[in-house]
Amino acid sequence: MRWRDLKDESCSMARTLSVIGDRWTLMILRDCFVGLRRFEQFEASLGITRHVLADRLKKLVDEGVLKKAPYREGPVREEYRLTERGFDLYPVMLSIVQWGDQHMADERGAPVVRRHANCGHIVHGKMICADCGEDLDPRDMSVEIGPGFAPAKENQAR
Amino acid sequence: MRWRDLKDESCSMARTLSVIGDRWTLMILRDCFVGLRRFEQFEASLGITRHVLADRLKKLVDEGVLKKAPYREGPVREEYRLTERGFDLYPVMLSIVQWGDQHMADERGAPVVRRHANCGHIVHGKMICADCGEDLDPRDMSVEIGPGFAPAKENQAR
DNA sequence: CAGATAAGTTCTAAAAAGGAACTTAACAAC
DNA sequence: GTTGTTAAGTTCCTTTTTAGAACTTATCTG
Repeated sequence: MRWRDLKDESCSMARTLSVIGDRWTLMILRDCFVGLRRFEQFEASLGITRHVLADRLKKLVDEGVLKKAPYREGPVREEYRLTERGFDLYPVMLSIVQWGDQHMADERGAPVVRRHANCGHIVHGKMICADCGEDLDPRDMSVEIGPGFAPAKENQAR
Repeated sequence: MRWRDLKDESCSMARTLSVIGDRWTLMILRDCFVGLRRFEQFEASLGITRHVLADRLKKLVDEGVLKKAPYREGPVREEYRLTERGFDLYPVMLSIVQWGDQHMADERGAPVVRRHANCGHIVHGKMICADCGEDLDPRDMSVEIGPGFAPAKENQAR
């Protein structure tokens, strides 16, 4: 299967990865969440090639994750800002960062931490079931076909 | 910057992505969470080339996310199973899937759902602050240097 | 008018991925 | 005891993507 065909899979994982599952895309989004907005800021921060950066930014704009906004007249300069759809990726970011803090940090601890304005504590996000409030363990889940399931191809055709 | 250098960045996001930030790796892990374990199962499920699959499985084993276990004597057949480190990626999976359910599904809804054994409900995971219990909003976070921060290169050298 | 800036684009070489066939090692069936 | 099958890879060759560096375009600054 080609990568671009993932968008058409009957799987939200595959569909999401068709948007953000790229080597550099999540790194660009990390920078967006830290407040970077301009082409050259991303370039300097990531050491990505300009070519790939331009391509990924375009894709993120096409997918509605970022939006372009001119910040200067004259020689039009655009900046890239997260849309609501982009902000909704925060749990993805945070869970990735937390896995890294837990499993990839040295004995000194996390390289970067986030402080929560509400409680003043260093943030430890945790995933709970919105219904019962329990911590989620993959071993407690059973997978079922959902309402939007399409049985491989047939239903576009006829 | 080359992709493989991400492991050395002082950022948990970059470090984690050096393990799972590959086009196919998260798709392989999705299959692991659904219970697939063998080379040919992954191949059939993903339509990935055998070459890339072999490479990604090896990397995941090297990183301690999967472990190989022989399931037959004679012609040794190995299967790949999640380690604890692998199971810890569940929040990452779930948050990615939920973004897809929310933003990439058609009007009929999610293609696949998960039921929670504890409460019997369809699972809607949510990220809360482990300290104050509030929902996490990126706009309530401030980023700070953590204990494991390394100021770009110098501290390996001397 | 000579830079400097910002955001790209173009070009070539190197690396990675796709696709199909080949390998290995044991068992099973004829 | 040759033929076939299964599982997990490798090999080989082609097509796509990336890396890296230079070039372009359209202003603003001194």
